[in-house]
Amino acid sequence: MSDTVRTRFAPSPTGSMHIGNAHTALFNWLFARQNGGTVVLRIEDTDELRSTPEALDVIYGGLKWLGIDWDEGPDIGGPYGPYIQSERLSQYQEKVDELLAAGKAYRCYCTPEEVEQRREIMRARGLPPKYDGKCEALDEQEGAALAAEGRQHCVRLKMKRTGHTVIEDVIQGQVTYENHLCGDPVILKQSGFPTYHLAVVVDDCAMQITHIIRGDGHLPNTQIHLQLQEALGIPHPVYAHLPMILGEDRSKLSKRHGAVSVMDYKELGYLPEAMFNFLALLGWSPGDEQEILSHEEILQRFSLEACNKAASVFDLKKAEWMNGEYMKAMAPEELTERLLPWLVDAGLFEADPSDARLRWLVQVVALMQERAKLLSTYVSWARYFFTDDYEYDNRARSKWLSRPETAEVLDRLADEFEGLATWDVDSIEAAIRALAEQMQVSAGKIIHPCRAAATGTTIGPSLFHLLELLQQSDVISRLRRTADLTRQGKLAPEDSDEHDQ
RNA sequence: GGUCCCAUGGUCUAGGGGUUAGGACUCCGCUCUUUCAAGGCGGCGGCACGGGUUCGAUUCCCGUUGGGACCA
Repeated sequence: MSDTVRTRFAPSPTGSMHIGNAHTALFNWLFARQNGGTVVLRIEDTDELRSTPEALDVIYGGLKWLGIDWDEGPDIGGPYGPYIQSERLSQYQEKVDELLAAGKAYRCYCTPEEVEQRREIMRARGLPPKYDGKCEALDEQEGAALAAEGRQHCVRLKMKRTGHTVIEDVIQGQVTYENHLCGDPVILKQSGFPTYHLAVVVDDCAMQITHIIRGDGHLPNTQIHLQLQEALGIPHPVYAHLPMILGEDRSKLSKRHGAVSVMDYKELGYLPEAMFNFLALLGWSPGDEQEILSHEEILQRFSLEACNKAASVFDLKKAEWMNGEYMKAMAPEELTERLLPWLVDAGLFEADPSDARLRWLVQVVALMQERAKLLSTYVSWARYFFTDDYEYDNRARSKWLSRPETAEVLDRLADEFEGLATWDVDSIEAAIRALAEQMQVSAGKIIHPCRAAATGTTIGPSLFHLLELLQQSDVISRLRRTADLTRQGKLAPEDSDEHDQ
């Protein structure tokens, strides 16, 4: 045995990669990578439905998207495989036989209903509702008799009746449980499948895991795990129980809180590196005021000891802000690359653009870069760059496009634009200012209607820069088209829930 | 119900026996600008409560309350 750090991430194949699981995976990864250790991916499918290839892909995909890799796992193998629990059944059985032979576990013939019934009674009497140990006293004949009746059995671990079990947790500190309060837990179910307790302990040992980093929901289970390890005569790993991630109402994060899976965030338009950063800061802090940290910085500064004990709420607004920070900081070319699939999916851009088109797109992306918070916002905000088929929003309508005098402005501006020999920021600006002078109005009186007409909205990047990226002829026809609609009174504000005035 | 864990603004957090309790997100103002969803500036808002210990507790101890987890 070496003293190399080995951590594991052990999700169930539920078909989605919960954000809380991703958080746990991230911390396991950080700790292992920081210590030059090994990350093991193990699938815990003894409780749930057996793992399907699709469910495994969801797990792999989620981790990879976030930038978390692993050294051993079902897909790549490793010296301690198999890495799927349902393929390790014989190992659990072996350990159970060992415990049975040593008298450290016993067969229990009680049906779940009987156990529940007796538990009810204990609860009614105000006693801790633990298993009452009824079958512990059974000798071989009695057991055989019950089996002959056709009764199934499970196997229970014989817990200590006195004293206490102390967990030395890196994050939680010392946690003490009184032994007499804990009933004998089932370790092997009637079906012959191990329970979580048996499977983790056996596998963590077999896979030589040195540090168990998991959600603090498992803290109470740890007393069982420690005693199981003792019964099996195997060493205790180091434990570090991480605080949980909660929804906005401080309850366990679940579907009703909206997006809860890693891939939901991908689809919402999050950048994986922003998500990585955000998740790292939930339950951990570098200790100073820096919040935007690269993978390398996080890796350098992370420590389990600095982790919080208190659960944290997943604050979507802050995650959005952080994503925006990453988008701003990114090279426009890089951001364009990330954005391309979104635009292609939305039917706004061709999948195999020429270099020239790509260069153009980079300019469009750069114009919007400082205000977009998510990749997806480009699809709606930048639509008018890609198509003439955009909506006029209510603010644009009520402020400018529903006013008859706007039609004249638009037409005259279109005339000005038609006379331009060159189409760039300077010539566009000059034309607009010249028209303002002719009409003896402020430049804003031209600029605003123009924006409303050419983009359908009152907000966006610098108008001159934005127009430059559109075709001259296209802008002109947009202005004329809008002028006509305005004249026809077709651009009155539409009824909507949000009435802007 | 029992056990365990937790508790700094609405949220994420720094701090820690003596501080004007620091930062970030959100929100709200103001400002700049051709617009804001961007920039700049500013503001509101916090140590859950009650007892100790102490010259002094937000910080340490106990209890209460609240939340969470496990038993299920």
